[in-house]
Amino acid sequence: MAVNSDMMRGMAEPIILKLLNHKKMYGYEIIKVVNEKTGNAFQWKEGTLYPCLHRLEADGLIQSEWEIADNGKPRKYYTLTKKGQAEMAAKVEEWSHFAQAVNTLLFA
Amino acid sequence: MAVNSDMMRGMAEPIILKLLNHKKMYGYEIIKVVNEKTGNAFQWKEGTLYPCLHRLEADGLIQSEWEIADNGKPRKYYTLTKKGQAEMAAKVEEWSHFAQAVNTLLFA
DNA sequence: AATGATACATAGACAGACGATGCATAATAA
DNA sequence: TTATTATGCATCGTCTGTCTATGTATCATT
Repeated sequence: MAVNSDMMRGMAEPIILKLLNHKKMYGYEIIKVVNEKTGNAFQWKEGTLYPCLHRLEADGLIQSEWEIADNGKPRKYYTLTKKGQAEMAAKVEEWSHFAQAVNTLLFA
Repeated sequence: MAVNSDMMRGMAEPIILKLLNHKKMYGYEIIKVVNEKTGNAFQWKEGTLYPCLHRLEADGLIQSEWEIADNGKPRKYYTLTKKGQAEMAAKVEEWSHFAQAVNTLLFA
């Protein structure tokens, strides 16, 4: 049921931004949520997520702050910036166009 | 209106196989058809297509034969093999799962 | 004479996802 | 007791498909 990794290309970014637009999250949590919500069609690992998070923060689309969880473990929570919100909207729009184009070619 | 190239990753293959499943086509024709059908959301160039065609042929998913067109220009026509048909079906199925997963994350 | 369309091809650069690995702690299982 | 799993961060090197640029060649158009 796992999906080809090539198709993942360029999708981690909009997905992360969309999730963070809903609420602040920490990295490990994002991995779990993505994998769970897709019924493990996506199987993100750390090597997929963390470089992307750091890239997004470097670009000013998200920002982070450390918090200590109830279990005593430090977590790095990410929130969306204004710039990130705009980028998120643009990326979601782009996905719509892309998916429509692919569907036209594959099913029309 | 042009779509991010990153999202293209891994999609040239299923699209080409799907088109060739309908009828035999030559490279330059595929480029024109894809760009036109997507309203130029996709803007394939030679550097996108030919390496992919060669890869597919090397993998035994398509096969080629030269023909001389009415305008005198030689064209390399590609047709789908049995193996290619199976791969096409699998890839289209994979796209469906992938798109559904993304939609769940972006719109749910 | 110059440009664009047709039609093939490749070489090098780029960049994102992945696998593997690392550290550290706590809880659970054998 | 010991081993494994889960949590939570991180990075390094590999892989590979796409893009830009370039090349050849012919023909029609400007």
